[in-house]
Amino acid sequence: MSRNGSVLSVGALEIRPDEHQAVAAGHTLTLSVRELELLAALASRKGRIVPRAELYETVWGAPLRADDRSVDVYIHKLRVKLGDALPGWRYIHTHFGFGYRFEPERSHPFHNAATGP
Amino acid sequence: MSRNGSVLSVGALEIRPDEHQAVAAGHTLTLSVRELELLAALASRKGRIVPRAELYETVWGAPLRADDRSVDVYIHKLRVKLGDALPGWRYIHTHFGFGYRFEPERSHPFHNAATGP
DNA sequence: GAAGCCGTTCACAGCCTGTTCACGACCGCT
DNA sequence: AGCGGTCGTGAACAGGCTGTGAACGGCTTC
Repeated sequence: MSRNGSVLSVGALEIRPDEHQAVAAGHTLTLSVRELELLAALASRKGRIVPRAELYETVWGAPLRADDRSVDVYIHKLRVKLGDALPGWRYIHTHFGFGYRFEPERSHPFHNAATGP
Repeated sequence: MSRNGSVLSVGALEIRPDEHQAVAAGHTLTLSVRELELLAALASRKGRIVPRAELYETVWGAPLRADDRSVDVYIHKLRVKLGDALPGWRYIHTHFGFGYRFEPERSHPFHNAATGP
């Protein structure tokens, strides 16, 4: 596993799960436990399409129940906070019927952002 | 069978059916379930002329009905997305009266593309 | 014990998808 | 060129998935 000092770096994001901290463009995000764990789960799978079940089992430590929307709700919370901290970038992409993919991408072509992915 | 880690590589395309993911020139495509399955069915038969019936039975899991145009419709959707992701290349070729063939080919000689097949 | 934060669950709106039509363009043949 | 059959393509539709704001109860902190 990642004994790489436990630092996940994706785009302008730097996540240190062990220190319960996530930094976006030099600014520390205010995340709850679940939010940070979900963010770490996504970031550690950067670029892959991750099924909800895998995310749920990683973060919640139990199999995903049929109609549990927790993942979706926390994805939304992360989107709001990430979009707030890094305007002009989209990090979480929905793959209909499967799950989500974590990868920095410009949200608008005409948007100019100082920091690259 | 392709127990090669379930990765289909055709031209600048890399398709991982198990992960429901297709990457074109490093960029993950946004494909629906049917689109990805059809793409995988085509890619796994690279260079062969594949009858509609075979494609339909592989993707839809049922025999093709006489006037069903689903395959054509999804071929079109794939063409749009592939042409968008890999301009200057044609991947899906029509063989009138038979079916389709999947193979990278320059769409226009004068078109310049950075990535080769 | 009041207020605040968190995680979970609901409810409803809105988007995406797969399917089917419709119509025009195209193909191969006479 | 004329014809009948194939294909390409845009659009309409119903149903299933997702996005999102809010309500609820449990805990922790003043």
